[in-house]
Amino acid sequence: MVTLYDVAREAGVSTATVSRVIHGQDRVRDATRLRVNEVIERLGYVPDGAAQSLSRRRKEVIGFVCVESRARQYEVENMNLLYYDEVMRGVGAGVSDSGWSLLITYLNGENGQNFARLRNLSGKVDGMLIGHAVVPSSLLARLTERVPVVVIAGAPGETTVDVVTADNRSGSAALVAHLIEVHGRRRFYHVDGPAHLADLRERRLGLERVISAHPGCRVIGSYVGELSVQSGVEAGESLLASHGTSLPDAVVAANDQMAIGVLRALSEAGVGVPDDVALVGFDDIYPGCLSDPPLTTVHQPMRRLGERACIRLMDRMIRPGLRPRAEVLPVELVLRSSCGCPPGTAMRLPVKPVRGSRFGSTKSGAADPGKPNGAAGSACAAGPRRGSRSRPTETIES
Amino acid sequence: MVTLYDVAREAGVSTATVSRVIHGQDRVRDATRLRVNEVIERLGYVPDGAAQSLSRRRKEVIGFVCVESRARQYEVENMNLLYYDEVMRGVGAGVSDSGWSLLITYLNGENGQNFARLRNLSGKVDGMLIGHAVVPSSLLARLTERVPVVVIAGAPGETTVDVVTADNRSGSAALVAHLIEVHGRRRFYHVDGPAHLADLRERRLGLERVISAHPGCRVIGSYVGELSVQSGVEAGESLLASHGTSLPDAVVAANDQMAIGVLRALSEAGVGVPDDVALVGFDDIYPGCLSDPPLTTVHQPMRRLGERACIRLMDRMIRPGLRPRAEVLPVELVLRSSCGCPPGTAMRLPVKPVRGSRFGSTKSGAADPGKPNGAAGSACAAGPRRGSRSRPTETIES
DNA sequence: ATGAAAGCGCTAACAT
DNA sequence: ATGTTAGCGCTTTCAT
Repeated sequence: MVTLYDVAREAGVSTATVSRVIHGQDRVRDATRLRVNEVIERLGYVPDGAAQSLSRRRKEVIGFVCVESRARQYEVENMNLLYYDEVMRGVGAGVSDSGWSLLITYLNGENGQNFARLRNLSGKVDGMLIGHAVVPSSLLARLTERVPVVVIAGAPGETTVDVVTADNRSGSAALVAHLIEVHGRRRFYHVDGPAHLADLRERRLGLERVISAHPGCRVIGSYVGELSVQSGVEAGESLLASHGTSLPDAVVAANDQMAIGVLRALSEAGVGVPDDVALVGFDDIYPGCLSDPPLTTVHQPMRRLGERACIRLMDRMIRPGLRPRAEVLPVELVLRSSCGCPPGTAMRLPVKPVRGSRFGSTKSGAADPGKPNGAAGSACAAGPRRGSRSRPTETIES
Repeated sequence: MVTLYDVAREAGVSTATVSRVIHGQDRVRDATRLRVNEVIERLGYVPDGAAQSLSRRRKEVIGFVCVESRARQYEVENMNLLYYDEVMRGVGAGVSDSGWSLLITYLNGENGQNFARLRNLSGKVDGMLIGHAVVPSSLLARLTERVPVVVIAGAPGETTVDVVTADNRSGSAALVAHLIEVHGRRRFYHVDGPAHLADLRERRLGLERVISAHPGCRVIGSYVGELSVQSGVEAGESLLASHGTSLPDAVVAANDQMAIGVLRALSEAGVGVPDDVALVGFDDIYPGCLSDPPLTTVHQPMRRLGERACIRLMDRMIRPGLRPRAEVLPVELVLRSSCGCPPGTAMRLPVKPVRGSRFGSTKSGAADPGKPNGAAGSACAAGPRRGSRSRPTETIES
């Protein structure tokens, strides 16, 4: 292996000088610089990362922890795992802009060795990015003692750790407001997921707030599923069983998989979507744009989530003193036709944050929670009304 | 930061002893071990990765190089980028089994700094995994001088570097044999891609071999596209223009995107698939299973590709003497209905390697290239004939 | 503008 | 069974 010493000797200078040349520092005579560079090139010298890290007391590596999935590729159920890949791309972009590296660790769900692995990881990185719920918060706390940690897609209320997440609450609110204000829906059925999940809690809150702000609107029933297509089917069946005689006019599902399941159950029973019942999901998984009717849903900026998380982590590494903040990124309303918009509709509308959906964030656009997204609400039916400034929309599917 | 010295001092032993305890080595009295472990726990000591790497002269990190994609998520055109994520999962699994880590680098296509970045990366890892065509082979060669490199999905003929790739040739052969033997197709139209891509070369070869082994079958025309849906549409239009009066009875596309494009063009023109013209793709991207008719294609074992590449790399790092080999992994024929199989067909059949498709691999099943996949060929129509041992098939889409 | 030298935290001979 | 110590390859003061 060619070392700095080899280069120094060969070029007839000291290691300090070689180091200076490598890092493009000043105080090196041009002639010297040239000579050193020539030797570096000739010898094919590449600095040893470990030695650099040790000497600088900084590894310039950040760790990214994901959940391992042995699931079959493209299983609808696991579509949202794909989001991790997207988040990772964002992180990758953020990281490499600064010349740092990204160290990946896949954790397998149940494993008791996970903490040992994370602990160990903490000795190899300067900071870590962890997906929400990937690591129990008890372990999180212990990790935080060692290295800065930023949680991605966690609960915005978290106080002990930095969080970068999407505005689930406003997304959900926008969806419901759209159903009410544009499509005149009043009687809602809520297909919810496990109670403890932070993002679902936000979505639930968004739904409830908008409903209660609209007199005459109400939730006539709900079902707690497990986020799978199958459990969506069951939700649909349960809905038909208990409300078959007086159907709701809209179903709001906690995620796209369940919405797809509901759609199946309703179609099976001959209930028309959106004519009899409007239906919306959440997440914007790929199959949603291919269902019949295509699914109206909310899209989270996964890539930006990764980028921001990365920037936040860097920031924290520079200033460890900062107290933990949550950063809530805006989502997009994805209008297709399951909500009642005309067939062929395909637009994305930025969702403005409703009050209370952002924590610690500065310029929150704080709209009235009752009418969370006037622009988005109106855009579909017949173009923007009242000259509202809905931004130009774009088509999604290619 | 808590160091080994802190632990040693606190426990009243030498650093060597602490190191022994950490690595679970023998020759430590139980009492000592206990005491040291207690101190480690109490102080929250975690070994510094950089120092370990430097001292051991081994980083226990392998680098994975992918292409950066700024493309919109879920753009059909970029669906195969998703495969990288899948390969990466495989690599992740392989790597963590051995306690090593995975360092990711995203490269952006055109960038001239890429070599500098890779070179630099080589100072941080013990070996690298690179996707085929991600790095020009001139650079590859220079990289190989520094660290062991394994190329994923490259050309099996490569001589200077290890390659782990999928059996494109046999996959293509199986596809064509299926069209001929099961569906009686004779007149083929070939929608090819750029000539220089190694995997496409293999696919072309598979096609040609099977055709020429079947008297009466021939390629009546071809089109060289660029692997995009759009270029598939153009291929379809070109096909209609030049062969509109006497259509081929099968179209073989170099990838799924182009097959989807062809499907669009043909549908547009009122040509029925598969009744008028059978159509097959390659890659098994997700939208293929949702097209109408669903697309018959070939699936590559991306995850295993990653796992094997990883194992191969480890192997090479242990024994640098080995001369480069190619490892060709078997693919699966994915039968849906665009080939002429009945609507609702959804099965995957292992593809046995045809002669010449494997290089340096040991037990190649070397079937007659003329009838590359008897079992697969017959399975669709009415189940296996002649008691052939086609393995049990499974349904794909959930 | 350049050099000398003291670490960075750990491992692994080698010694006891 | 345990301790001593010489590196690993680089960065970075502090001299010159």
